[in-house]
Amino acid sequence: MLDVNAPPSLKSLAASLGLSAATVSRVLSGQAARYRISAATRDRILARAETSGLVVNHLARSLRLQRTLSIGLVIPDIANPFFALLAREIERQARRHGYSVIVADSEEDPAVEAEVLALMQNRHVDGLILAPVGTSAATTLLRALAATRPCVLVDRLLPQAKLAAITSDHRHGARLAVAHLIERGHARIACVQGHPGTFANDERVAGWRAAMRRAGLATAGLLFGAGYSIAAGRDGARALLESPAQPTAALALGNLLALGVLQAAREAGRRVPEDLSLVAFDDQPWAGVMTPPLTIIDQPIADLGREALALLLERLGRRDAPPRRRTLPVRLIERGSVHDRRARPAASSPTPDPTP
Amino acid sequence: MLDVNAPPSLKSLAASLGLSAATVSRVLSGQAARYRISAATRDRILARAETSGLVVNHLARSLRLQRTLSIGLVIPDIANPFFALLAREIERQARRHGYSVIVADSEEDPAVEAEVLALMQNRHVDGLILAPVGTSAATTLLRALAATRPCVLVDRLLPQAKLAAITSDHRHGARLAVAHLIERGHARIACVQGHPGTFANDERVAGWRAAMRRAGLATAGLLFGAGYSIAAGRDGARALLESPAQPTAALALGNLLALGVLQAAREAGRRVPEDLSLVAFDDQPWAGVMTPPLTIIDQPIADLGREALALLLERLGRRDAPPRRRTLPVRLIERGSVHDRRARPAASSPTPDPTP
DNA sequence: CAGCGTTGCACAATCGATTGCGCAGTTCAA
DNA sequence: TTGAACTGCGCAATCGATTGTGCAACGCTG
Repeated sequence: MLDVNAPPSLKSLAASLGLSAATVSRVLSGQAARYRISAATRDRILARAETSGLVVNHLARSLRLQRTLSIGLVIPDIANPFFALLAREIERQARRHGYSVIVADSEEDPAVEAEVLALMQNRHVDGLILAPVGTSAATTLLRALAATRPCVLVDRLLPQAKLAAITSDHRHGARLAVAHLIERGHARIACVQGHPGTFANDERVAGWRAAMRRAGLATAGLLFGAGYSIAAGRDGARALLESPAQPTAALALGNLLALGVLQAAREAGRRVPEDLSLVAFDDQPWAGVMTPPLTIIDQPIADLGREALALLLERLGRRDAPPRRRTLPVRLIERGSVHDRRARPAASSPTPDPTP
Repeated sequence: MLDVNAPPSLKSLAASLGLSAATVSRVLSGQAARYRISAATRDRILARAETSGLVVNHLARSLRLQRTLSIGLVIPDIANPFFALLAREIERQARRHGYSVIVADSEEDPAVEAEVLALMQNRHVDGLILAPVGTSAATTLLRALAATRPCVLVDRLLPQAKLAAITSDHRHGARLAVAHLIERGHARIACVQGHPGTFANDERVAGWRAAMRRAGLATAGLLFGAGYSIAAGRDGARALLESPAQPTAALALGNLLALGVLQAAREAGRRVPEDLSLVAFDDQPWAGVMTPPLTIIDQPIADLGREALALLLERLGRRDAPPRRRTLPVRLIERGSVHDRRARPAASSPTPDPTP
């Protein structure tokens, strides 16, 4: 009747040792001393647990302890390289700390987000890391979630919610990019945005506007695009290339958008960077291998992931810990997609071009 | 004492209705008729469940039913675009079917793989989708897992294990690529491989060898590389470019490898495709935007994911279902990274040609 | 009105681990 | 010899849902 191959449970091990499950449980959780279990019994249990490859039933444990040692990760698109990298780091860190990760893709859709948030609640995750879709949608559900367990926002803030959050300095990133372009003689600097209404996007747009205004440059008619896909980038860039404002440079607020811009430029027969300079957000393996290699505003993605998990663990440890916010610095990686208009109006060679 | 905000459980709802939890459970699971619950009681319960937003405790349910409605996904690198896309599709499909997904990254390391497989077992996933690291490692653990729940391999086979599996036709893909190159006058066709010992890689190498042999071409000294990273591709390509065999074309067995090859070629001052033609595996958004646009052997990644889940669900439904294997077709996407040596020995210019 | 069938639902065991409480058994001092 | 103090561990409740069994109460027939 007894399946010798069945993974031994705490219960069965106790029975085979002629002890109660209670005693075994206490020994395994290091409470032996506190409950005055004799050293002999303790060692007997420990030894047997070792040799039999005992695994305690995690479900039963979770039910009793009201903690599942799992966290939820809700992101808008797993296949987006940014979120893929983020997910990898979060999963690795979580595993190091004994947590498993349930991921769900909100598909950049508030309705789906609501659905997966409900799923997370249902699955009793101990904590949640979320890159929210909107700035205000689904907050009732999120509020309910956050009321019972720690939640950490990543990459995107929800201004109205008092949640821990970790983002990179999107606004400063845009300023860096604009400054870089202005220094090189650009004045008509367009912006190809991603998903309006999401924090990261709006911050970057705001940074772009602010930097332009401070330099006395106009932004009217220079904002294009809607969505983070290549197609959206291409469409935005087409409009940009035909716009009366005749931009000489563009900020692409996402790595896929940059690809779309390149595509559109190529189709229109414009050269990058000579006819259109480009600074894109988020470095990717391929960014440096493109022709031209892309000048990038780089976020420390792995750091974002690591910090998000750290913030979550902090609040998982002490439930009363205040929801902290951290902003991580970004940097500009200069490569070859920005043309220096000061030296040469628009001619000579591109690629290996470390400006004389 | 009673927290009005607490999510109503089956138990509390039963109490508030003056009924037993048993009755509520039966009504909610549609067993009302089978247990002769009166229509009045049934409707009363249903109505209350509706208005109170009842959520049954998933942990308790899982403990009792021995099913968690969750599946495990173990892949070697979430950030690899191929696996990211695969993960996205699997998660979406799983969600449609009421399953949540626990992902873990095996980091292309057998030891980590063993660790995360243990984690999956511990978390009582109902089924597992796995892209194994080696061809033989960790099989004891996997065997134990597979003994109690369905497992489906994806992208990579484990020849010795009798598991359901879904892969694309790697071997044929390599043959397609070689044929394409031979047709265009190439004879010294190198291969930059990924992680030797993994199924996909070895199949592709085998396909390359077979196609070369069939055409009467040698492969000796034409195999380079080890690992799926850009750096590995660059290192492999450097060796390739300096090799006495003087290849005119290369197969890159992974998308990141192709980037490495491009980088190495650029560093060495070789033009792609004039000096070195390139066919790479796995299409990616950026592949068509590169200079030159990459000619690609494309796997239907989303289909792989969908099929993997379908295979798993099939075996989740009927535990006695035989472990089936499916192979999905690949196709060649012709773009601009292959030079036709028949027409022009090696001169003239193709696309916008940066090198002076 | 006894006896039987039917209806409608509750009891209690179960899934495994956790934990407060307390019971036997031993030791030692008074 | 008795009670206190201590040692070593088990009992049983608990987490919440599921499910086989069974008990009342009702209606009906003879």
